[in-house]
Amino acid sequence: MKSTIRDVAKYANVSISTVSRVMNAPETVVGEKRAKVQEAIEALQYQPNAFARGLIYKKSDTLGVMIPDIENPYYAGLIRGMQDAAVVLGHTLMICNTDRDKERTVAYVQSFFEKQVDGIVFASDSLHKEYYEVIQRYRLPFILASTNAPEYEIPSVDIDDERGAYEAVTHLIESGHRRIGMICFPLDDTISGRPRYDGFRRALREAGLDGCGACVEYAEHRFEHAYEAADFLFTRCPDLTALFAASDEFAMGAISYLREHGRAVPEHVSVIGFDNIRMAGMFIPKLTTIEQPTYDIGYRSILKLHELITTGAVEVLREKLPHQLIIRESTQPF
Amino acid sequence: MKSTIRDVAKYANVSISTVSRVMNAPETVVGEKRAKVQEAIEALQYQPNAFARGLIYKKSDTLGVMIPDIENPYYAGLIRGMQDAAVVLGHTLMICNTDRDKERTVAYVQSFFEKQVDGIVFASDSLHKEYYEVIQRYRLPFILASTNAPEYEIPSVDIDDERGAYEAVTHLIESGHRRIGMICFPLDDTISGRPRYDGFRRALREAGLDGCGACVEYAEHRFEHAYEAADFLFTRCPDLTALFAASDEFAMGAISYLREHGRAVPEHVSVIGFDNIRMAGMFIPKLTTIEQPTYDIGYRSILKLHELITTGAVEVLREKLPHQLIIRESTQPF
DNA sequence: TTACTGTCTGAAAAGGTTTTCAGAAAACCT
DNA sequence: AGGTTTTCTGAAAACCTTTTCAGACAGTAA
Repeated sequence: MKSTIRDVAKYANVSISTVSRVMNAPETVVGEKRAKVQEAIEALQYQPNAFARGLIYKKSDTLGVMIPDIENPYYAGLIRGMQDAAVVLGHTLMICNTDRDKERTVAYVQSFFEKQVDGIVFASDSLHKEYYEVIQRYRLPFILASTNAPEYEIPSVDIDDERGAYEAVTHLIESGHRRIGMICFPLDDTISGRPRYDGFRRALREAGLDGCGACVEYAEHRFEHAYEAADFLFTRCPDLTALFAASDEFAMGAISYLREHGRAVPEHVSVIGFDNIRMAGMFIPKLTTIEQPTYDIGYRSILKLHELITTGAVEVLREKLPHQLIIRESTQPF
Repeated sequence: MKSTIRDVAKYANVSISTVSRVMNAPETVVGEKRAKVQEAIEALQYQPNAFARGLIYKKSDTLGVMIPDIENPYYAGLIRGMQDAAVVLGHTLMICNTDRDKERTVAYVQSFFEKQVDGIVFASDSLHKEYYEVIQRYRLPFILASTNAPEYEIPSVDIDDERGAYEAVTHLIESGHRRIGMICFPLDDTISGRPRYDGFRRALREAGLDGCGACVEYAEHRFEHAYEAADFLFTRCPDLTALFAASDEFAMGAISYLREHGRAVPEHVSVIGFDNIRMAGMFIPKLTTIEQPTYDIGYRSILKLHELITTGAVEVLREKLPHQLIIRESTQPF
C-alpha cells in the first residue's frame, strides 16, 4: 500500500541504506545515484514512516498541550501563539481539552506518554498534586503556560496577575472612584483567583479605601456565573460606582446584568475587565481591560518547552511577560 | 530509561510474548503468571511504546484536524464536539491552524501523513483543488466538517446554509421589514459565501422584494471588515431598516458601526446574524441569529470519519444537521 | 608495482512491539 | 499405559527506518 524505503530502493536499484542517505545526508551519495533515488522517491510518493523513525530517534517531534476549556475565548490567542512557535520548530501539537476533569486529565497524560510526546504544556489551570505526580512519574518534560506553581520548581510563562489587578483597580481609583466592587474567581484558584484578589485589596489599601469586604463576589469561570454574581453584589452594595471583574467574560456578564437593571455602563458604573480577549474590542461598550499577551505566552511557552527538552534545563524558571492597561469605553472618570 | 516489554519480562521471569499477552489477551495466560506480570508492569510503570505498536498495527489512533482560524470563536464548539467524540472512540486529535495559507495547509497534510494519522477532518474552508489532490495522493481518508464540496464525492457534515439564510431573511420580512441589506462573505466562498447569499436572494424574490442589488456588501472573515462594510453599505443605502449579516461576528461589527453613527439596534435597524457563537448571547443587544449545531457537527464528523476508516465507506455522504432560528434582542418588528 | 588513503556502498543490527508457529506440559479418553 | 486433544509458553519473524561497520574500488604517493 504505502510505499516504503524498500520499494524506493528496488525502484532505484540501490540498497535501502543509500535511500536513507539520500534523505538524511545527500552529500554523501554520488550525483548520479542520488538523482535516481530522488526520482524514485518522487515517483512513489515516498514519505518516511514516523513510527519507524520514532523508534530510532526516541522522539516524536510532537508536543502535548492541555487546555482547561477550549471554548473559552481566552485560549484562542494562546493556542495560536503555540501553533506558530511549533511550526517554526518543526513540531506538531496535540491539543487536549481537559474540562478541568481530573480523571480525563490524567488519562490524557498517559495517552501523551504512550504516544511519546516530547513534552507537555500545561495551560492555565492550577497544577494539582495528582497532575504533578503523574507527569513526574512518566518523567515527561513539562512547563506551565499562563499559570504557575509556587510550590514546585516548574518552568512557567505567565504574567504578574497581582500587579495587573493592582493596576486595574488603581486606574479606577485614579479616575475618582471610591466605592469599588470586584467579581473574582474562587480564592483557591491560585492563578487568576488569589493574586487578582490580592492586587485588588492592595490597591484599595494603599489608597486608604480599606474595609470593603462586602463588595466582593465570587464566580466560576463563565459569563452566566458573573451575571448572577453581579446580581448578588449590586443587591448587597447598590452604591458601587465601579467594578473590577477578574476576566473580560465576567465584565460582560456584569455589564449585561447592569444594563438589564437600568444602570448604564460607563455612565452609572465603570467596569474594568481582565485578559483583553478578542471580543473585548467588539463588545458594546468596548471594554477597558488589562491585556494579557496571550499570543506571546503561547509562543514563549513552546520555545521554553523546547529549551527544556533539548538542553535539559531552562534559563529563567518563572517568566513574567508584560501586561498592559487598555483604556476603552467601559470606564470613565467619576 | 523508559522501561520496555523486555524489562517487564525479565522482572517477572517470563518471555516477552507472555507480557504482550497479558496486555492484549489476559485470559490466555494462567493466573499465577499473569499476576506476576501485572505486578512487574505496575512496579516498572510500564506503558507500551506507541511507535512500536504503530509499526505493527499501521495505525496511530490519531486523527488530524485542519481549522482555518482557531481564533474565530465559531470553531470553539466544533473542536469541543470533536474532542468529546474522539475521547469516546479512544482517539487523539492533532489540531492544526491553517490560517487559510495554502503552503501551510499542504505542509500539514504531509506532516499528518508522516505521523500516520488514521484520517483527516478538514473543517470549514473551501476544499481547493490542491488540498484535494494532496490528500488524495497520500490516500488519507478524510471528511469535511462544516463545509462541503459539491464537485467531489467527499463525505461531509454541515448545515443547509442556503436554507438557514432563507429563514433568517424570512424572519425579517415577516417582521415587516421591506428594505433589507446584507453583509456577506465573498461569493467565491462556496460554503458560507454563495449559499447564504442565495438564500437571501430567494427570500426576497419570493416576497416580491427583488431588485435590491445595491444593498449587499462583501467582507472577509473578521469583525473589522464588517465594520467597514457596514460603513459602505449604509452610506449607499441609508434607508435600510434591517440587515442580514452572514455571521455573528459580522453582525457585531455592523452593530458597532450603527451605534457609533447614532442608529440604535434594534430600534432603528434590526440585525440578524448567523452561527450563534457563544458571544451572541452575551452581546448587547443579544443577537437574533441562526444557530449552527457546531458541537454536533464536530461530534458527528469524527464519528463519520471513524466510520469511513473502519468500514471503508460511509452510510450517508452529505449529512445536513438541523439549524434553528434563535430570536433575541437585535431584531424587532418594523 | 605496492602500499596507502579516501570515497562510496551494502549488509546487518537495533529499536519495541505483536503474532505465528511449534513444542512442552497437562488433561482427557479408551 | 498409550494415544489424543487442549492449554500454555517461548522463539523468531515482521513492521520500517537509521546507523555502524567493513568491504570494494579508485586515486595517490613512494
